[in-house]
Amino acid sequence: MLAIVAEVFREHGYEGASLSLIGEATGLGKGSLYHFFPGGKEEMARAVIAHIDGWFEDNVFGPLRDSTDPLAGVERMIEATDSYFRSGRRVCLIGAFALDESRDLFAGQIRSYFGRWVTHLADALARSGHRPGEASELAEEAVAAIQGTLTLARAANDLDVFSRALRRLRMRLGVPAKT
Amino acid sequence: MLAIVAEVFREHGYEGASLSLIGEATGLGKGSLYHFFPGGKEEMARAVIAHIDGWFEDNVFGPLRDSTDPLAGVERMIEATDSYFRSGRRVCLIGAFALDESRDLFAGQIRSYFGRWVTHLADALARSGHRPGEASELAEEAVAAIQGTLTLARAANDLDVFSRALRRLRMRLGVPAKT
DNA sequence: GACTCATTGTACCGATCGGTACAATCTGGG
DNA sequence: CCCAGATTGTACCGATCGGTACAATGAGTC
Repeated sequence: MLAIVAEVFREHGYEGASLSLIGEATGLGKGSLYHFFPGGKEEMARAVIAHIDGWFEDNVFGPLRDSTDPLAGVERMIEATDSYFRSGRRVCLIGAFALDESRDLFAGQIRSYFGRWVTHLADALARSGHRPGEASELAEEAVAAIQGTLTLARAANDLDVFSRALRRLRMRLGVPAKT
Repeated sequence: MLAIVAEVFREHGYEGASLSLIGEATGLGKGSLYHFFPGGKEEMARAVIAHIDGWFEDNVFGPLRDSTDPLAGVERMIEATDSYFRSGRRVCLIGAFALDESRDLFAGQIRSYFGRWVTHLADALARSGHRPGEASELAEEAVAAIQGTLTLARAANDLDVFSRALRRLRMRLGVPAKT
């Protein structure tokens, strides 16, 4: 349900995702939509962001934080990223929201999401032996690389762009290449 | 004029940039807007993309292509990028268009813009001594880094994110650090 | 001054926007 | 079976959307 709404926002952006599109995609009328989300479109978007945030908490930030082998956590992050973004076919909704005016509405959630991604990754890299400052920079570079690659992959309509980027990412972060 | 319209699209996205917003920003009524752009909003966006593309052709792709010292061309690209994106305060309109549904309308222009950026940078890097395959990968990585950093900088609302990324970029591409 | 043609403001169009109201319907607990 | 509360479809709201029509005005040109 939230996943379907997320897909509509992902495809059309916050402004472009009209209630009729959302209703059509979910099979729900406005009555139901406003029953579950009395706050309307903004509340839907907020719930969708929270849902995505939860997924990343479980599948990305968690492993980064909890893996005893920090590099194994990084590898799990990369695999989760690859599967979530469908090797570049999918776009990062939160990244897209960060770019346009909807940023102002969701600034807190957006900042928190990217902030935690970078700090958890930096922590893992520091535990894997990088100097703290270097770990921070590497983490920031890695998250930016993923976001930028999503843009590039969409622009070029080329799936290889994304897999190449993940390969470079493993190299830069010191994760053994996948066999 | 085109610059003002560009700013509206940049701030609000393609869907969010209404004709009334554009009219307000430019001081032009619908009469004038449709006089100059009979094709309406789509033609405006197309013209804006072409305008930006021209700016990059002159200030980024050109130096990359024509500088006798390829690394000097790369340095000019980095400086032009920093000034164009106002150190991360501004967002890449073409990158934003690549993410949402407006991508379909402008797919050709978007692909061409990013394609030329990557290939011209790859050429310069190859001329500066990198092996061709490595140069391609580096170029792709660099353009993605810039795009992703714009997202991250917007999300964090932190200017330092962008300057750090440019510093790393100089290092990765072998350009002497700015003094 | 008269003619031309580019430019502009304004009124208007049907469609759709996000949101509200509310009656009808479903559904499980007593 | 009945009732309360959750759920739903539908009609409707004012506002705004992108776009059109057109008359008024502007600025040269001869």
